[in-house]
Amino acid sequence: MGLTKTEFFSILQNDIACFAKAFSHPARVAILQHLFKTNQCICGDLVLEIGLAQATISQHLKELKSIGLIKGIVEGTSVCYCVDPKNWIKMKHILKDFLDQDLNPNQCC
Amino acid sequence: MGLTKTEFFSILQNDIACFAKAFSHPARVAILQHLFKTNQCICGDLVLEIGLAQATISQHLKELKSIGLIKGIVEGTSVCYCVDPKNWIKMKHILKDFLDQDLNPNQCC
DNA sequence: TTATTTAATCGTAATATTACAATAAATTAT
DNA sequence: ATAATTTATTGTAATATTACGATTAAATAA
Repeated sequence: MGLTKTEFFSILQNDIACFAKAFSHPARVAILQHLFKTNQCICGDLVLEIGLAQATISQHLKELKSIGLIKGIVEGTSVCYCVDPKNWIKMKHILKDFLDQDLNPNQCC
Repeated sequence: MGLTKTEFFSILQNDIACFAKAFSHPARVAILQHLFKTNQCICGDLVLEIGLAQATISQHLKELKSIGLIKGIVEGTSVCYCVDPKNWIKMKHILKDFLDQDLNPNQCC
């Protein structure tokens, strides 16, 4: 018990849930917003900007990276992160289709 | 430790995360998709459709309801659920603004 | 070489989530 | 009144998430 039964659902349903999970925490929302605003930044910038511990920010970055929404390259002693445009656009289309589902006017309540 | 530091973030950042969390599980995605397709349904329909236990579906419905994305009224022995159009549209606008952030062409990697 | 800087990883504690059996509650049907 | 139907709730186990201190790793600077 306690683990999601992924096999009960379609690939699309799992993809939608997976992308939504990526920004279901305000720290990851803040990281993505900051990356959009500044185009790129290093982990330390986000630690100062957000105020969580370095280990915590690093952990959130790892999650965003593993889903593919951001990428990073080593530059000297630091790592430069930015949004992965290709995957961001892919996510955008999948989530927009989900959000744009038609609302039937005759509701039960 | 272990609990999200909500106070570190703006209302908008928390709202975005909160809405994303609502459909960050494939069962809740499936419930919402089914509601859009059929306009309305009862808990038992979703149990048959999705295959999770009744208590589990009821729990997911409760979450969606508490966020405001669905509403339900008692009809006899069953409860009829449907999407709350007002809140769905509110969520749609907030999430679309987030998804539509401009991608700067010169990336670091 | 020896600091210094920066980020990742490890270990761990607290909390949250997911799932389900069992039961309760509420309504309808007999 | 009793049974049947349907959903919510309770209790609980398994797993996941969030957060951070401490440490490690890797590159640069002195």
